[in-house]
Amino acid sequence: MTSERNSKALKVKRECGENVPILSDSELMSLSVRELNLHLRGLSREEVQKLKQRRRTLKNRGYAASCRVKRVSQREALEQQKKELQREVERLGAENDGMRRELEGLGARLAALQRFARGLESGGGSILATAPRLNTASVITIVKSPAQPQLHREQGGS
Amino acid sequence: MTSERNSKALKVKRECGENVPILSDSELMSLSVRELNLHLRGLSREEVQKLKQRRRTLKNRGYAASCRVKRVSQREALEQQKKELQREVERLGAENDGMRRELEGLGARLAALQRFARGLESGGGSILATAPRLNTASVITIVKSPAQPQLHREQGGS
DNA sequence: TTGATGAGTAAGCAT
DNA sequence: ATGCTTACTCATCAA
Repeated sequence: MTSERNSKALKVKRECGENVPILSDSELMSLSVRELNLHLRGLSREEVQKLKQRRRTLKNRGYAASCRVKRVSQREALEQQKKELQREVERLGAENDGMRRELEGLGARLAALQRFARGLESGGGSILATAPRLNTASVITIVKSPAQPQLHREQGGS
Repeated sequence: MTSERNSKALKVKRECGENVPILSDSELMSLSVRELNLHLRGLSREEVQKLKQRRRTLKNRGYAASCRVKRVSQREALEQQKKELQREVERLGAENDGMRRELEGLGARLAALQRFARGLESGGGSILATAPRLNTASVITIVKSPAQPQLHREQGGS
């Protein structure tokens, strides 16, 4: 039926019974129009039309192929980008967890400082009388904490 | 050429010159084999083969269509997932920046405490004599800082 | 005219 | 036999 002039990239080759095409598929496909015309000398109108149509078909075959290749590479590019984003999410998540832990640690340290501050406040004792209860490497410091108005005390004039 | 039995979804309809197909395309396509056989009674081998081939072709048409639909929806799914991951990256990045700023703030507070601690250490003065130099809402606290061995001082027994 | 793409067809693979 | 996928062809649109 449709297989009179097929060459489906499988069962190739022309019948070649009457007319010798002179031009192979790849030749016909890659020739410029000018070059093609040189090969068209002394051919009937019909022959010329047939040859031009074959040329168009061959080119279409190539267009279809590159269309498929493009489709595949676009899909692969998308998948690649997705993988990279997943890695990025993972990296940021880990960094996030690390910082969250750091914040917890610092928060605990500051909380301890504030407990001590409240102790000082109520007891009013010397710092050396209270500090020794902490076991090691204690740092006694002072911090500006404008976010804690409940701790206001007239201990600093300013 | 190829257009003897085409129906390319554009120029539809059968020639219907000699044989009435009895079965429409959609009928032929959706019938089960058993049901199909009932309609095949009293047809020549050739007629049967032609009918079966038409059935196969119609089904192939449907398969090709669903293949394309699937391809498109998979691409859209990928793009959707990519967008979600991009949003996630943005969210995590913002959260990250926020925490980084929090860490800087807490770090500054602790650094101030440590400067004060060093002042206490060298001056040895009462805390009330030193603290007033900070302007507002000051919190006097103590913190265990095992990571700062250079501040060791025998102020805490234990 | 050239290139790209949607849809239909047949071939081939897998179930 | 059925369903899916690929390669090819054609129609059609855009540049």
